[in-house]
Amino acid sequence: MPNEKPLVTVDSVLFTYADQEIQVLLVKRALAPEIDKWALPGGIVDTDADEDLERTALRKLQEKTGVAPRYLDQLETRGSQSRDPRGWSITVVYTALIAKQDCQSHISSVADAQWVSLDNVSSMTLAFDHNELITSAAERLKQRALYSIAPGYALADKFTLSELQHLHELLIGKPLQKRSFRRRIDQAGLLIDTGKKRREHGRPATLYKLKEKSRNYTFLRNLES
Amino acid sequence: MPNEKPLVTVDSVLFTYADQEIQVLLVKRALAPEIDKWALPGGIVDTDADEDLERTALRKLQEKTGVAPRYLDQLETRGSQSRDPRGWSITVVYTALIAKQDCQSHISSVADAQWVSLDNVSSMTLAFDHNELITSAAERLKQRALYSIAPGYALADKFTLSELQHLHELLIGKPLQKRSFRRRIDQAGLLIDTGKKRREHGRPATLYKLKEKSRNYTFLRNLES
DNA sequence: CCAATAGTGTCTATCAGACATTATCTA
DNA sequence: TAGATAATGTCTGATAGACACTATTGG
Repeated sequence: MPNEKPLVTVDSVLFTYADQEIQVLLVKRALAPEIDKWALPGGIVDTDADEDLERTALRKLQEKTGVAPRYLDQLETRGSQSRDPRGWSITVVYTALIAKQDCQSHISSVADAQWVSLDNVSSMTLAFDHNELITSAAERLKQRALYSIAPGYALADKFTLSELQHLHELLIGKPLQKRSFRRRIDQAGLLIDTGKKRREHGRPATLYKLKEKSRNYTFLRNLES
Repeated sequence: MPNEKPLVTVDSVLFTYADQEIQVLLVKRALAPEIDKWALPGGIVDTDADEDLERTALRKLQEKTGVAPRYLDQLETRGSQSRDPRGWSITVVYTALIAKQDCQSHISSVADAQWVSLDNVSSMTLAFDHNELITSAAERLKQRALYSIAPGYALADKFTLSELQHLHELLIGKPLQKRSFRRRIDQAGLLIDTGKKRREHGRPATLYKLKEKSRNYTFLRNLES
């Protein structure tokens, strides 16, 4: 006679970059267990509606943000007897990136979702093991910052190199050499010059777009961490 | 009313290195569906016996090999409506490494398990999506060969640098510079000189052991692929 | 001695780090 | 012009690639 099947959920750690901070989207749980606690956007796999796990992740993110994230990447899967009071449970965790303005109107219209600075998340008590999941996702994203420009998907469609560098600096936790940062991106040909400039203070900055190859490109050499 | 829960299995891609080849452990399925087809060692999560997913992987590997692998690392999770004829199913896939002699006596005593050369696996029709899972695991292991010495866990406890280099060459698919390969391992201090030598032909080769730090150490620079 | 394999010396090429310098905008 | 930010010039240092060389065994 077969065992009870474990409960399967999909959770996403959705990051963005705004106000010089890395932020994570949290939602307030409406149901028991852990009701009213803040948690990652996610939920139970719907075997009728969802074709595959990525669809579950996208569906749950769309419910909260109104749109699909620009970047979605499977992080890890945790499963154990103890992580959920209901019993044996599994969560498949995705890391997602989006530009804040691409979904802000939708999020600010609901009270049960908010962006929280990554620095402040550690002082909150989230549902289940979600604190750990965010730490794990942030570590993976930091690694990506050392050898790719995937973090750029957390920026607006058009962005400046200074913005991208600052985001990487936040992730890595130390300042980077402007020359090194730009050289490697130039040489790999990862960005498209949109021809437009952003004027704020000082010399106007060129606005770039990510090439599709930027999603998976990895440099042979890491920046120093 | 809740949906039907998906079926959750754990499968492991267990690699070893022997006869100048990379080999994968396959087992013959004893039950429907896909009965009598070769498949990855794995099975359904036992929510009574298994504490967590890694335990499931270890339990299933132990059934087939008699021992725990020296290296076990979660690869990815696949889940969809279509990958198993029984309906919505999920598999959590692990990559594992072991020295062939650490488990050969147990494997050769059973008829339903065999080592197959990685080169030949692509010409076999395995159960479910297991061909794809092996390809995915081999790709990840190749990446590891470019920036770590984790593949060394597929060798015996004591091994020579030439053996380790040849294994990396097989994974990467091209010859490596002996000097480059040794330099980076020396500088990172990843190996212990056991003081013993292997005498076969020519000059005796120093036998090394992996330091524990080798498991997770990553070089800042990749070898060229 | 030769064949075979292990292990080293050393030069070059590449690319990240450091940091000074120049460029282009607004007030 | 001064202040601010963007972008470049250029030197140094670390490390992988290339490849010749030396070392140590058995026969």
